[in-house]
Amino acid sequence: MAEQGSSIDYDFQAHERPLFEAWKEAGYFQRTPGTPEQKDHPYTIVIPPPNITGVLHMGHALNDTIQDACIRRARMQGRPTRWVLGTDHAGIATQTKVDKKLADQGISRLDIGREAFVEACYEWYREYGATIVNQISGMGCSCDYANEHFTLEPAYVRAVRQLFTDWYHNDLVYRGKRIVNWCPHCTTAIADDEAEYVDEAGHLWHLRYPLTEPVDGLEYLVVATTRPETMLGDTGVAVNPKDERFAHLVGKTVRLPLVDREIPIFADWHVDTEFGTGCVKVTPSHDPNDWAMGEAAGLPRINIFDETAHVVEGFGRFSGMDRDEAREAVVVAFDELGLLEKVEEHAHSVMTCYRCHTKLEPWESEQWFVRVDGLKADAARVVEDGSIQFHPARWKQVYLDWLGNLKDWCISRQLWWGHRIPMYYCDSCGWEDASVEDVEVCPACGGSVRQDNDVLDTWFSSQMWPYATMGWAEEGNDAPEIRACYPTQVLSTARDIMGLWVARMVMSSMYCTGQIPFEHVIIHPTVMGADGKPMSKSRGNGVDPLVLMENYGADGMRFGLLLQVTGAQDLRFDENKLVSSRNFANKIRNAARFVSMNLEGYTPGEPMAATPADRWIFSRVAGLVKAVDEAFDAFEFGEVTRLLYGFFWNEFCDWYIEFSKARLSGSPEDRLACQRNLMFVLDQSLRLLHPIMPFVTEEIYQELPFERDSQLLIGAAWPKAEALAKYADAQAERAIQMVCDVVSAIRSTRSRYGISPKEPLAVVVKAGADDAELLQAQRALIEGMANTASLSIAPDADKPAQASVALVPGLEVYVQLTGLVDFDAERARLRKEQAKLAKDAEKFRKKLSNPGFLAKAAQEIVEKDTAKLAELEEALAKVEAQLAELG
RNA sequence: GGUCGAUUGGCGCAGCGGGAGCGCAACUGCCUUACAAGCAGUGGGUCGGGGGUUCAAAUCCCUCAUCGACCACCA
Repeated sequence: MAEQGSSIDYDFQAHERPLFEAWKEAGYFQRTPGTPEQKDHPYTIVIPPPNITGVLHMGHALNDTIQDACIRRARMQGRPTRWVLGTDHAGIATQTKVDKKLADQGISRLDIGREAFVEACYEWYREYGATIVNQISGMGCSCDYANEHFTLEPAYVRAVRQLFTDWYHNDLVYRGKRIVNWCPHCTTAIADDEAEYVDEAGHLWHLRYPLTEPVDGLEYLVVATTRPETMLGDTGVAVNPKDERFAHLVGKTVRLPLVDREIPIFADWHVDTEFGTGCVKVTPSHDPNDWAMGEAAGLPRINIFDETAHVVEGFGRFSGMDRDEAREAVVVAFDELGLLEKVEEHAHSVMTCYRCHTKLEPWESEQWFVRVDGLKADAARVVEDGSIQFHPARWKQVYLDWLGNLKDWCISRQLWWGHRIPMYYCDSCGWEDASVEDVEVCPACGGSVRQDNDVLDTWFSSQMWPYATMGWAEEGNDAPEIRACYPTQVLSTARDIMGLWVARMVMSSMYCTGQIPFEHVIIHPTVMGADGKPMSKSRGNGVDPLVLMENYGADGMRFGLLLQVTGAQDLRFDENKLVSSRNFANKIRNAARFVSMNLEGYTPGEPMAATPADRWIFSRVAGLVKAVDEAFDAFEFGEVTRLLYGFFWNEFCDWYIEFSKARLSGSPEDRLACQRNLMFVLDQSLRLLHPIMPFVTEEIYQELPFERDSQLLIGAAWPKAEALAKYADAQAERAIQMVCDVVSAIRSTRSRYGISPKEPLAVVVKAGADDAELLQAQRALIEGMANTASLSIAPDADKPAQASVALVPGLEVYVQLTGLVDFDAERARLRKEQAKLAKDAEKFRKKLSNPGFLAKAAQEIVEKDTAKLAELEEALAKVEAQLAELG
């Protein structure tokens, strides 16, 4: 290989970029044709479209690695694959960014008007929309870059209008006056599940509300509130119907201070008798609970705030104040009137805008809603019956619970950037309708019409992502790609948008296509900082994937991330794993270099199981492929990476390559067999590793003379477990296991006595007849790996004088150490071993003398444990004999 | 308040009914020409506490504790 693999300043990008271009040129990113046998099993993934405001973060890095691993394996399995790429216009997020950008130039969106602002947003999209896509390509993701989508592209807009119009005509969307979460900064409604709760150390103010007529000498009621300013809009006071303290007051009225309004005292079950004073001031226009109580009690609604949360006209000196000023003024006024009973500290949580973190105001306004009752049954059914499967499976319940609690969805946003609601109104005759096409004149009276000013919640368009990117807008369910490749196979995402996005995709897909949108939902762990807390700028525990790729290569980052994927909900980011992974990539590079340096005289051909070592490694490969397939099919990515790492490093490199060194300078026939076998195992390994480490594996594939079924590894066939099953060989595994054990025992002895590996040692191995025969055949391996001066293996071997003894299962290894043995150290070591063996043997003896165990345990377990005990007792006897000999 | 997770060697995590594993860190010795981003070797845990089921529990059940996520409520 050309590169010096050990270079500390390895330039990953320089190696990765050309490979990416080669894949792209070769057309692997578009839907691949698939092999004949797999042609009917297309494999499609739609990428969760990143926001155009974003740069690649750790969540994307992990998520996109998972998807690429899936799609690359499927591609290698010969399935027609496509990974649909695109970005999301991200309504409120982008509008906020563009607002800020304009503000920095001293421009207000209100000055330039809607059209110019939307144009500024598109400009933003053109400028920033590409950056994250570039970053995804830098990770090596094999998305369909030639068919990139955008949630505001013309066809997508049409799809969204189609769905809104259908739902409107089927009474699944409606307009209503409701209390919604309003962001006074963004001046828009926010969906319930977009709100973020933040804990706040607030106060509980106890206010006296004078009774209109004193009752039994009682002059006033005390209400407790965290939001005294809203008292301006109070239209009632509620008590619990079972609360005897106030039962006699129900039906009476209080005279609301400051605004001098007479309001009723009524009973409602919402009221908690334990909390505060048991009396609740009711402000239907500014609290969702109060709204519900007001509805039930028929209370009037008084809206005291404008859209920026300033007190509206009609409230005297309070008018024009913002909510914080109003709060202070109201409290002062109560105090001055002697109506402020007390103020308590009170921790509570407040809803904030997930974009700008301004406190949200429950505010009454006219909005559009989706009637979810008609949609959620199908969405629940397809998960209940297993048509859609979650991984890990426990997320199924989370999904179903979310659906179960679902309330009507507020979809209108008072923004400019987004899908404008396709509702048209005629002010002259009152006609109104939803329409896919623009409407210019009123079909009823011929007058002019206007379109609704609001845009749709971003999730309204995101929910259509799987099919709106496949031609649904143009041809509906007859679109060729939908007919051939829908539903998709895998959706991989983070748990926090399970309801927001995943459930809604299912609902809308069931409605629009009559099909599920995907078969498998992978909920990957959330990437937390090294401190276990969510990554954030303020906490300073964030990590930038772009920097990680520079330091560890895309392969190192990908492998290192997948190593950390388990069934847990979080993943505490451990950069050490990336170090290991980068080192692993280097190990692969070096192993390949070793093979390539020893290819002189190599001719291609089938692998040749010439020796037990060959049969052993083939048997291990067969087992590996099976295990990797199982882990992949279960989406257990941590397991996949661990299997590959362990096999390649600890079996292939540590043993097989070492075994092969002597053989490569042996007979020409065996040298050739060894070369072919090295190439075979390396080839299989590269294929298995490619979905996770696409770059190193492809690079090596290009540099070595593999017998290729595809010019590029990206298109090579995935190893087939069934075809490899013929290599399973228990006897070879046993033989090589013994070789490894004996070699390790000798090395251990060396190390213990500080004997250099260069010093040849005389070794005697005592083994049972069968094992002795197996080992005898492999003596060359032991001699080569352990540097023996002499090696004798026999069932009746005698222990040489002055030798150290090492026990390995079934064998005794004597290393002759004339003049070197420290008998005290040897005794100490043997005593320690004796104690351990005695303890273990005792455990098994106890187990095997338990009648219950013998009667009830599976026969094979009893047999296994019996053999184990015999082995332990034998070893113990040997150790004790050694000790006796040492005196 | 409800639901779901987590608790295993110094750190990060696997294992999830039959003798406690991995990576990193630590310690010892090696520049053995594939690899010092490496090689060889060593030490280190009664699997959060308590109870139960079972012949057998890190693994299943109950309970407590601590940490965390989500949902609901917070006048």
